[in-house]
Amino acid sequence: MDAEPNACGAGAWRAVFVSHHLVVERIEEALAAEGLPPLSWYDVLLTVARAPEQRLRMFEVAEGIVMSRSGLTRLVDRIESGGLLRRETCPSDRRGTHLALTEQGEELLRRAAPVYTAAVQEHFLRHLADP
Amino acid sequence: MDAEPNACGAGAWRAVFVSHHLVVERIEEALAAEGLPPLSWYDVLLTVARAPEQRLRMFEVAEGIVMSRSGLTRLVDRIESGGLLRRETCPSDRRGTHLALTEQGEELLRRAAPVYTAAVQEHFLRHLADP
DNA sequence: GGAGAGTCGTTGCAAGTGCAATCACAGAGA
DNA sequence: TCTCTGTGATTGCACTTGCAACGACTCTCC
Repeated sequence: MDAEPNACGAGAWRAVFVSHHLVVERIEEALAAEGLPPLSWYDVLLTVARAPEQRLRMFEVAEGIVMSRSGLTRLVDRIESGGLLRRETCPSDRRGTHLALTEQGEELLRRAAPVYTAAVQEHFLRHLADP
Repeated sequence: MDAEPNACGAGAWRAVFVSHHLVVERIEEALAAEGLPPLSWYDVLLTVARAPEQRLRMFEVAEGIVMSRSGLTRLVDRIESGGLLRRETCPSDRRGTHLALTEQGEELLRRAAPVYTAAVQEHFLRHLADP
C-alpha cells in the first residue's frame, strides 16, 4: 500500500510484493486479535468447505493454497490436532486421503469468515477503490 | 495468474495471494537457473543501491523489504559472507550500521537485473496487459 | 550533568517450510 | 497375472524467519 508512484515495469511488481506482505500481516493480526488460528488454517478450511462434496484430496488442497505437499502434511497435522479437520480414507484411491471439516471446523469457519472479510476489505480492497 | 473469475470481494485478494506465490516462485527459478542468489539477496542489494549515498541503515532496509530486523541480521550475514555487501560503522549514530555494496555486489546486481526484470515481465506484467 | 525512556542491531529459541528420499498403491502393457 | 513406471502422502533434514530478551547507545527532561 502507498507504494512509490514508480508504477512502471518492476515498480508495479515491487508494490504488489510489499503490499502482499503488509496485507497478510494485517489479516494475521486481525485473526489473532479475535483468538482465531492463523491464516494458513483458514485457507485450508475454506478450500475444503468450498469443495463440491465438502471433501478434497491432500494434493488438491496443496495446489489450491499454493503450498508443497510436505508442508501441507504438517499443516493438516496441526489443524487436525486442533479438532477442526478430519482425515478420511479415500474410497476410490487407497493411496489418497480425503480432508473433511469437523463440526468445530465449520463453526470456526463461520466465526472467522467475517473477520477475514473485514480485514481484506479494510487493508486491501479499500485501497483499490479510492481514487 | 489465471485465477477464478470470482473477482468480487475476497476473491480478488485470493487471486493476488496465489499470484504472488507463483510469481515469486518463477522469479526464484529464473535467478537460480542463471546461477544467481535468491530473490531476498537481490531485494537487499537493490534497496541499498538505490539509496542516495549508496548507504542505508539496517532498519531502513528492513522496512524497505518488509522483513523483521532479526531476519535481516541473518540475511545480511549471509550476503556479507558472499562478499556482496559490507557493514560499515555509522558515523552519526554509534548504535547503527551502514550497509554498502562491494564491487562484487554491484557487479552481481548488473547481472541479476535483466534476469529479474525479464521474469517480472514474463510472469507478472504480461498478465496485466493482455485483455 | 545524570537518570530514565526509547531505539538499533544481535542472539537464543521455536515454528513453519521445501527438497529429497521413502513406502504404499494405481494403472498400463506384455 | 506379473512387472514396471508413475503418483499420493509422509518423514528426515536443513534452512529461513519472527518473537522476546539483551547490550550498547541516544535523547529528553529534570
